[in-house]
Amino acid sequence: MWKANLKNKKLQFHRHKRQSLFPPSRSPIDRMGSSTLISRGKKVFRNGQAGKHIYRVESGCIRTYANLSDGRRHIVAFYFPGDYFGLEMHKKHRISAEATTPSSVRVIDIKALTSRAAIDVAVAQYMLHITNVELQRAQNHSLLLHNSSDERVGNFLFEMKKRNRSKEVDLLMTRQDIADYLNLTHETVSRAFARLEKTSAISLLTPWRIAVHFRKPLAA
Amino acid sequence: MWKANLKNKKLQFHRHKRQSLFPPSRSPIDRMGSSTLISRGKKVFRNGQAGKHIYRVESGCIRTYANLSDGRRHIVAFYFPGDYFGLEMHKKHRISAEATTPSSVRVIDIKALTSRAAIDVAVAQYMLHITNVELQRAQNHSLLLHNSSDERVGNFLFEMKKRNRSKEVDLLMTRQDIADYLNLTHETVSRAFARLEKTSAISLLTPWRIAVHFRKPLAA
DNA sequence: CGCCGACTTGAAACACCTCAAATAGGGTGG
DNA sequence: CCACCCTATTTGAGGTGTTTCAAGTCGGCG
Repeated sequence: MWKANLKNKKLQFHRHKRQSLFPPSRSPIDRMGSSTLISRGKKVFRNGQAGKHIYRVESGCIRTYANLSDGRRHIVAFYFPGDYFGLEMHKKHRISAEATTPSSVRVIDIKALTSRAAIDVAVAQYMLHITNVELQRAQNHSLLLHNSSDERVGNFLFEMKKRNRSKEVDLLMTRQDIADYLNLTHETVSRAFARLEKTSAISLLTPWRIAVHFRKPLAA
Repeated sequence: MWKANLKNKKLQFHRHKRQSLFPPSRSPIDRMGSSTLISRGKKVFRNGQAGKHIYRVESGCIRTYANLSDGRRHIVAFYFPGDYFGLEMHKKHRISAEATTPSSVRVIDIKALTSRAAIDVAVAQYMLHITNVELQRAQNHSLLLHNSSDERVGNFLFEMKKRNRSKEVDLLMTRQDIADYLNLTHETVSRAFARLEKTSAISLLTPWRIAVHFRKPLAA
């Protein structure tokens, strides 16, 4: 049935050329730094290089993650256009950042930022604001991990939907990425998609284009 | 064997009268607000009352938690003397805070704090700092949830040990509290204690006084 | 002294993982 | 443009860790 959809040119799309359509919103530090293009799978920063910059997504999708000693990978967060990331790097957190899809990222020097914050209250308040947003995101992530596999996947998709303001979601990451974010295996994620579709909670237009039908977080 | 210890008056203690011994460290907002006593199980704040204050533990232990619709409880964090909490309340997070043991808490008005931050850079920086600390805490919590039950419990105890700077830890919370924090059942937590003791990773001097023998986080 | 809450331990059930195999599309080189 | 390979996804069968249900112990407190 997916093949059938592909024959319809309007539904066809290229897996790794998708980009989010939503323009980043204004901020007091909107124009600081300079932007770079990152191709799929390439690193924005790595373990060691801590705390010299913060980053802002202009287009695409960035994942931050930690590699565990047993080979597993823990995805800390996904970032989309307008989101700031790299805030937690001040400490030695062994976190790296990569593009899940071709992306554009603005790199902002921390030193320049803090010196501006020292003289401009609006900048200081804005830094506090984006850190608070990140805190909310982290707490939501913990909450997500307390549910069943179906609820984790469903609520993850719901979150994606909210960020898109659209009923349909273009997933910019793989099942494995989602699995590493939700602490599941990619097989379990795939099965959760199947079960959610069976109960009409979602529709898989293609494996990466999902219609999310529910309007409230699942259960919990 | 626990009974034997109880006969030794020096080891005896009362479950709900313990307090952490470590004095809070200095901060630019050390003396703001006024302090209140909270007895065991009593609320510091509730769901609805959002964003008017932040709080600082002076003694005891505070848990913040969310009640899920299916009756489960998710503990977001434990706070000890010197820790600030309630930072995430600006948004509508359905979180409450209770004392796990008799505690003393300093209540600070957010309005007063932000107006001081607007004129005093040190205060603004300090607010950013404590929010960042909270962000680290939240990310560590997510990381914790990606491990096996033994690793979750072991690393939880390790964290308690680090905060105490002492090899022995007085747990100020119940097994159920720990379970709700680690997304396990209290039975699983209890069994994890038993397994960790069997492998000599810890010793249960009493059910609430634990000697933690390892010096690095477990596995992962 | 006896109840109640917290902890522990056992046995069976279940959710998710592991291992395995099949399908399909995207990208590459001829 | 086609053949091929590689990656991503899906689905199945069996194994494992955690949960669930149940019972029993211990200490604190009225």
